[in-house]
Amino acid sequence: MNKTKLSRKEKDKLRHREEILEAALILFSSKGFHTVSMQDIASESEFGVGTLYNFFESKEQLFVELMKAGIEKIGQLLIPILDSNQEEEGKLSEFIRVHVDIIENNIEFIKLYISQYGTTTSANPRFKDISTNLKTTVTAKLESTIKTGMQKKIFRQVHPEIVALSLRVTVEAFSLESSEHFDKVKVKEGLLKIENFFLNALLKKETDTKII
Amino acid sequence: MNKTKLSRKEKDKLRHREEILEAALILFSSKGFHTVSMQDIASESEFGVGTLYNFFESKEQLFVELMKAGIEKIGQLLIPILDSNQEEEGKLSEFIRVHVDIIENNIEFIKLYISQYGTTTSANPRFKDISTNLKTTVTAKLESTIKTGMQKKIFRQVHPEIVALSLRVTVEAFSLESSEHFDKVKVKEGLLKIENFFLNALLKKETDTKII
DNA sequence: TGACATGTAGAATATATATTCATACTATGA
DNA sequence: TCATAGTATGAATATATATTCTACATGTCA
Repeated sequence: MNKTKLSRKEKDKLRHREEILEAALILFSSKGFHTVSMQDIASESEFGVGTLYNFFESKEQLFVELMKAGIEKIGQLLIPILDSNQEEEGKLSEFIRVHVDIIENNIEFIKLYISQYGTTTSANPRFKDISTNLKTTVTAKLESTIKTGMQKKIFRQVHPEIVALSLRVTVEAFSLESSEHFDKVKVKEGLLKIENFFLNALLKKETDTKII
Repeated sequence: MNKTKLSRKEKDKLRHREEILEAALILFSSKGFHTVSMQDIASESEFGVGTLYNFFESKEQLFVELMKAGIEKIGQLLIPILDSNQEEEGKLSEFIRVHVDIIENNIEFIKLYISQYGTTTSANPRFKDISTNLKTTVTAKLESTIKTGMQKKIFRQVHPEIVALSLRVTVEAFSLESSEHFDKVKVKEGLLKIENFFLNALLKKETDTKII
């Protein structure tokens, strides 16, 4: 339907929308949903308040868009890895390592995503679904990866649901921590250590992924 | 100075204070700081709004008291374990197991503590200190426990800071999950699985803490 | 009993801020 | 050059709610 068929006006409008979202992301991630006013977002994005309402029907809607976009982006990196065909060890390894890029490219969003979890979910059930969904999906896929690895006798006998939960939240916590003072080298190191710990815990043989 | 030297009035006042805190805890933990009004808390606790201000100088102050009290309570259970003299394996084991009681006795608070982390910290730096403090302390003590265990050759060579982080956030995530639909038996089981996973990952010999 | 202290109440106040809307701007094409 | 459509604007509106303050209730003690 639309192959590069965008008039300048249309492109402008789209860009403006992005600018507003970006400003909102920065503000929300550093000060939280309730502490940021539409006026703040308007100033930061250099539009009038009224203009914001030409793009988003409400403050809440704007926030939801932000969450959706970010989760979508991260999901598109994580899900394919866990759905891929490689062996289980490789999946987990790649799952962990890809977080370097995720963190690097989504610093602001990570702060928002993880830090706003509580507030928003409790304040408004609608948020909960969006937010919870990816976490649940990822945990489930991790769990089934681990199960398969166990069946193939690659992994030891563990409790897959626990290891899956643990792996997800560990990477999550590490990501949040890293997003506060991002340093690519340190993030890589840290993620390798996480990989090292979990794979050693899972694999039958001691696979010493070079302790740095 | 005061050994059971409390007049009825004083006891009443203290009880009223507790009642207000309890009402506030329930509301804050289910709806979040900004979504709960002083009017709500007044209604729930069956006092007038004005009365609340005789106990707490502001809504924020009330919230801080709540956090402080809860963190204090949990810290008093966790810290002594990590500071005790038993061997490292026992410390970690007890650290994990004690969470049955922690969860059981602090369901509402756990929701508040973990879920409100983001909002409150970003909205107000003052909250951050209170909230972050225990987490940091616990992680540090876990880390040093693991280090010691490594030096004593009880534990394998791991990256203590990673395992400490992972253990803390795993137990935390599990606690939050459990606080939503508390079932003592399941919580015990889950925590044993967590213990099992981490100790197997750490201990040189395979200590199979009876897989249930 | 009556006056005082202590605690309670909730209407009134002050303020913040999400949302609306009438107006103004700007590019386009006739 | 002018008319039009699509945008942008921000003052005005509506609403919510934290906080204050004066009046009220209740138990205490002289």
